[in-house]
Amino acid sequence: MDDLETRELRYFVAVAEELHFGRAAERLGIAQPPLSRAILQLERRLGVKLLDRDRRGAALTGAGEVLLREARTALDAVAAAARRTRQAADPGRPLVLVTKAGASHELLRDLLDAAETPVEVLLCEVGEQAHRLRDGQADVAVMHRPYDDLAGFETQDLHVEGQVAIVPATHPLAARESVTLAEVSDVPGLPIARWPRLDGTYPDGPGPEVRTQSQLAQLVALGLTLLVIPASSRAWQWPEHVAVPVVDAPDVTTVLAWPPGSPVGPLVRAARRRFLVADGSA
Amino acid sequence: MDDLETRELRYFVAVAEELHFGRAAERLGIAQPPLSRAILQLERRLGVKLLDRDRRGAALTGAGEVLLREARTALDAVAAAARRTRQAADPGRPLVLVTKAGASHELLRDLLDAAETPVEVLLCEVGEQAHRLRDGQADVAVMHRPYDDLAGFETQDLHVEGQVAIVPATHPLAARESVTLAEVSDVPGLPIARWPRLDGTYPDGPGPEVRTQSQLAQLVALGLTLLVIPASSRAWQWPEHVAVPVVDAPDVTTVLAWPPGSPVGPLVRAARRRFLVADGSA
DNA sequence: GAAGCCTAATACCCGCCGGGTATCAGGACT
DNA sequence: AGTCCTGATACCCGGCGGGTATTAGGCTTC
Repeated sequence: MDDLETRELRYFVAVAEELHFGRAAERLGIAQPPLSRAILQLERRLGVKLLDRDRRGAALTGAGEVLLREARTALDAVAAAARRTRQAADPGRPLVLVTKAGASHELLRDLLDAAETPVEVLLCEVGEQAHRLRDGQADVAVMHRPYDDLAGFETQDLHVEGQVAIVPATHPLAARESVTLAEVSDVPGLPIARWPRLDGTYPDGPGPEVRTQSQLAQLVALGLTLLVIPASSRAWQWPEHVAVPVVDAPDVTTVLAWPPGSPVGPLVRAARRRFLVADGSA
Repeated sequence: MDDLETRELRYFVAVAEELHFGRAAERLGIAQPPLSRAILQLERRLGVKLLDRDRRGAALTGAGEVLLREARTALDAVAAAARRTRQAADPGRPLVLVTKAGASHELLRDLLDAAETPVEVLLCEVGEQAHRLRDGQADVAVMHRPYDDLAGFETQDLHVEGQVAIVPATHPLAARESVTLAEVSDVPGLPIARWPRLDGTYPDGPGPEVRTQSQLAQLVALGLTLLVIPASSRAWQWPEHVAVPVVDAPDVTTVLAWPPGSPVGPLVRAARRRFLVADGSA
């Protein structure tokens, strides 16, 4: 069985994302007819119909959705192969650590201080870290269990903490010593914000849709949404808000995560020395 | 930066494995000059020297070793994309479960009985399961923590058990109620067998080298090696041998493992019903 | 040390295939 | 019916991947 070529996968991903051959071709920098031909050839080769062509464009079949997911990870793996190979030839290069905006500055500062190796910090949006690791743009990430997808990575726990709810100071809940998840999950007028899923769509619900930490910060400042976050995320605490511990929320573990083979040995050893021995010191 | 093509990766992997352009070309079914040209082009494109050419063939550089590892996983991902897409178009297809020869028959039998969906069982050698999962040849595997590499897979624990040492009935240790790891790790004349690493080389040590379960069975039967295995692996117990519990060996967890997105929902639910509620019933 | 070999690299040609433009086909709006 | 959108087809061309023949260099061998 002849293997697929990355070109075919790139073409298919473009069409599957645009759901429109013309736009996909434009994005790829080629003309529409060769793209149509390539996709048809891909379907013939797999023996599977990937797209339902329609007068108004195209729609993914079930098999097409599978291929879209698989092709993305495969293309990430190919891109990672190129990046990591180039980097392997450059031994003096600093480690690239990726983290999301809004993570604990203190912990990151401690980590960087403890590392003897040069570390370059790359900030990205929520949910992007795993992608940066998978395609080789970063060597290691600071992530949070159970929120982030850690599948496929080796990890080193750094810190465990409870979560607090951020509520307006004027709200009845603000006076409480602690609250439960059930109590904050359905507060009238203070719905929890909804984050996009991996495919870009939003789950149903009453809360506002947010894509970025800064959008969320805005909404919290306006008192339009309620937030359950790790206790150390003080970045969100304005004078108008109160943090109330959520007793039954799962603990959040801040972890260092890296793909197998990443040259993070020195950093991980430093992290172990710094955080394993005394993790209540921060 | 233009992406790599899978053809280039396949070519490089062949050369890196053979360390000889002529043999690699033969394996690939092409002539040697185009292969040389392709590798040179790959090196130019990456801007990295991958191989040290020598009068006697070729040797991998550091960057070459990185690319070999990365290319293998990338090619697995591409192959998986093709396989899983084809399978997605065939909804009636049975799940393919891969396990290593020598795993507990009872547990597997229970699992298959509990599953309502058709399941096809594929046996393979130790260390091969992860590969089969990664390149889409199988949907789900029965593996063992901490022995098997579970990175990148979702898992469902099935069973936890201690380990026993298998020793000749005539050996002094056979009379013991229990032993410790330290006691069995350095028994004169009864060294522990050595398994190959992922790259095919063997760690140093006094024990015999083994590649397959059957080779190991042979050695155990001859009384030439000592074995520490999960207590349920009765396949190894002949009359001439005695199983002695190893008190401080880490527990072995038999787990169901599958790559994200694998259509294993029904099987996993069946496994939960069967093993989570009463896991001491086997 | 010249001959012979074994390696990988180079030279050169050819045919295929991926890309281009022009055009067609068909359904949904005018 | 005409128009406009979609994707598919027809056809041509150039580049590149593949082939054979040969070169270049180093080790063995006598």
